[in-house]
Amino acid sequence: MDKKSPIKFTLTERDESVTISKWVYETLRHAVMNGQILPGRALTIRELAGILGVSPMPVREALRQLATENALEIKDNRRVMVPNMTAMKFTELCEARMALESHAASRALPYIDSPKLKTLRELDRLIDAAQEEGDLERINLLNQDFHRALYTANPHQISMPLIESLWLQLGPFLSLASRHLKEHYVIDRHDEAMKAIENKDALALQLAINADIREGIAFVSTPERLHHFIEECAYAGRN
Amino acid sequence: MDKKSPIKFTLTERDESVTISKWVYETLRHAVMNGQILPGRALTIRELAGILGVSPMPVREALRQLATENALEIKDNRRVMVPNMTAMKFTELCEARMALESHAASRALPYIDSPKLKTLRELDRLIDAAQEEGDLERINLLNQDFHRALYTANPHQISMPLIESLWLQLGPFLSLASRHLKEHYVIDRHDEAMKAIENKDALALQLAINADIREGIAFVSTPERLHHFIEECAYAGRN
DNA sequence: CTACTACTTTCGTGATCACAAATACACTCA
DNA sequence: TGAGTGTATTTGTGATCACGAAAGTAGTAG
Repeated sequence: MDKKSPIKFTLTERDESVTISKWVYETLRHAVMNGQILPGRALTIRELAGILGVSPMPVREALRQLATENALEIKDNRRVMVPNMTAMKFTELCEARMALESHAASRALPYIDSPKLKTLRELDRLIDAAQEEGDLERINLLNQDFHRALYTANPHQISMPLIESLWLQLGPFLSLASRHLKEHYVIDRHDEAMKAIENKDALALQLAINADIREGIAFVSTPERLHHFIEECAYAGRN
Repeated sequence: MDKKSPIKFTLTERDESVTISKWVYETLRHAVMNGQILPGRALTIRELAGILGVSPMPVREALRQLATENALEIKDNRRVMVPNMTAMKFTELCEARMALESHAASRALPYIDSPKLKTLRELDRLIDAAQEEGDLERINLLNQDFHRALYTANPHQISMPLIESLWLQLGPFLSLASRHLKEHYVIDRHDEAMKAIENKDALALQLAINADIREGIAFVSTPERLHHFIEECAYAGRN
């Protein structure tokens, strides 16, 4: 039916107590962050509304919200799409991640008590398990949970939304890149972070977080590879 | 007519070429960032639609967008309001500003060429002029322009939206606080920043930006004053 | 004067519709 | 065969309406 490649993303059961708008927003947000919608793919309100089984209205609001957090791009034609990646943009996003996340980590450190430490340890263990099974998507989700749990330990924290905006912008590209790189495996830098947390060593924690971010993107570390994946990325958006 | 205090904010002429949605969004965004809507004030879609002379629909979208950048808060009652400030939140916002903005400044530094330097100097001069006239609102706007011009000199920059989200969250409180403090005057730290830029000294620039942010909020620097303004703030939201 | 209750009003939500702009498509002519 | 052109379709936009939930109001009982 569609000329364009069909869109597929995770559809969760909608809780009756939550508004349709919110459910649509969170569904689409999850799809973008986990790279289920390819960069360059044009999104239409009515098409998404049809897939989700709702009227165009909540979809419109969700798309606008995602555009304000730079997860989507509204072009001059009023077409909505997942933005394409460039080498410089990729660099800026990674650098911003390191600046923001190491800052958030060090400010969360004083609030890490024993139960929170236990939660982090459990997530670390689950990541190890998922890594042995080679379940890339699960590793990704758990990795997000680990970082989120760390930063949100600070009850007054306000940077999590900013960090998630960066994750949203990196998600589609990282997903596409890792899809073309089967042998890609993640080295676990969380052990260093855990040790720094236990020692209440803010500086060591910042270094560990930065190392973790750097390694998480190491598989595109060489400029040639980065360029290669960006072209793959641009090609994927064409059909 | 209204029991609540009337809402007043800057209404710009709407350009025909721009969509109503966008105009409404930018109007409300400007109002929040410059503290024209007090914290705690409940906003209703229909009321704003009446003031702006549009249907409720574009207002709905704008409010949702502003909520996703944490400029507004949608409570469980589905009521929309400007969030109240707390002492810890204020600290976190300022710390985040320093981390993000000093980072953005140093990454923009290599892109500052001679015409851009000239623009910055001109803005600096205008700020000085506005300071002599004691025009607080104008100082604020020009100060934003100065920082924005610096950070966006980097053509690949992606942190400006994140930084503006922080400005949006600080805007209403800072405006309210400075309104209750007539003798408040800003010490100009931009000279140090300009020198650092001319010398291409990234570290000095970061220090100057941090100092500028710190001084910009110095008038609530003591915990007692901060607490005092937060209570003023909470009171203002009640009527 | 205060606390509870029934009623009225107002609110946000979400679907539908009209309209203009943008796109896709088929057709024509070089 | 390929570029240009007209029409038909699809798109986003924005207004309106119906509905259930929340808030405000008035009246009553203690």
